Amino acid sequence: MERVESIETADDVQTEIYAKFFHGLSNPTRFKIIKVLLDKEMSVGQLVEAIGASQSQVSNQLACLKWCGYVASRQDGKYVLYRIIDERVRTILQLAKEIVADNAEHIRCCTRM
Amino acid sequence: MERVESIETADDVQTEIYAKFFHGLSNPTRFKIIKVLLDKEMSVGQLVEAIGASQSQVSNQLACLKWCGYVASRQDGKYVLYRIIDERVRTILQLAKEIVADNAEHIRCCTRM
DNA sequence: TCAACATATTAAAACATTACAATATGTAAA
DNA sequence: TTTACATATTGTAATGTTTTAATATGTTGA
Repeated sequence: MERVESIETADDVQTEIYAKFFHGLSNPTRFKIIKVLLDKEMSVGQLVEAIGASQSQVSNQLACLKWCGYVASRQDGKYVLYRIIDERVRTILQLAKEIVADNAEHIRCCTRM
Repeated sequence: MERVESIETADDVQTEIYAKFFHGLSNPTRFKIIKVLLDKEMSVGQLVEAIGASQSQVSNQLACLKWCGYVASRQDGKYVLYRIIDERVRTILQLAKEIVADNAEHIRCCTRM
């Protein structure tokens, strides 16, 4: 009949999932990848070109985005093409754009995170 | 007529702002604060209670959220009450909920970030 | 098969964030 | 003003993330 101190509630688990979901959008490289992929399916090489990050960086972040359900990939000859799985991400970005528009300078200057 | 290698483009600046914006939602404590504040204005003490994090933890994250334009505060007697500035955050959370619903398990297991 | 190219993986260093504990500041009531 | 309570700030240790460079794997066409 023991009880451990730190049992995670279902709510905590939910919260962690959401936090992780947003974490996907909280890194400049990942954000750029998502934004670019919203326009069209692209190979890793094209992404490297478009984003200006190193191949391993892009590849690593893609793995992360894929694992977290943002993107999917398919082999196409010697290329691997990535695409956004869920179009609703576009809506989130659009909303963020609107909100940020009123607070851009404030957010940019934030040094606490 | 020199040119520095790493001049930040306007686009990069934009990207960083968005990344930072989402960073606000990418931490469990901050996420909980925002979620709870969407229901009603609350004092720091009430938030500590509601969220189950330490006072300094909550206070610090509130400072971050305030600085980044998510919340505003007002003094009310010996309490400081915090509230969400922009209701549109609610919509973002709702959308995230829908998207995550299809990928929850996947996201939860993500170990790459 | 081998060579050439595309992508993925990995380990380690560099860097950023968070948690914690202690302390400071602010506010109100006595 | 002093006391008690509420909130903010700060330094530091603990953690987590990102970058980099090196290497591995996979694919195609010669």
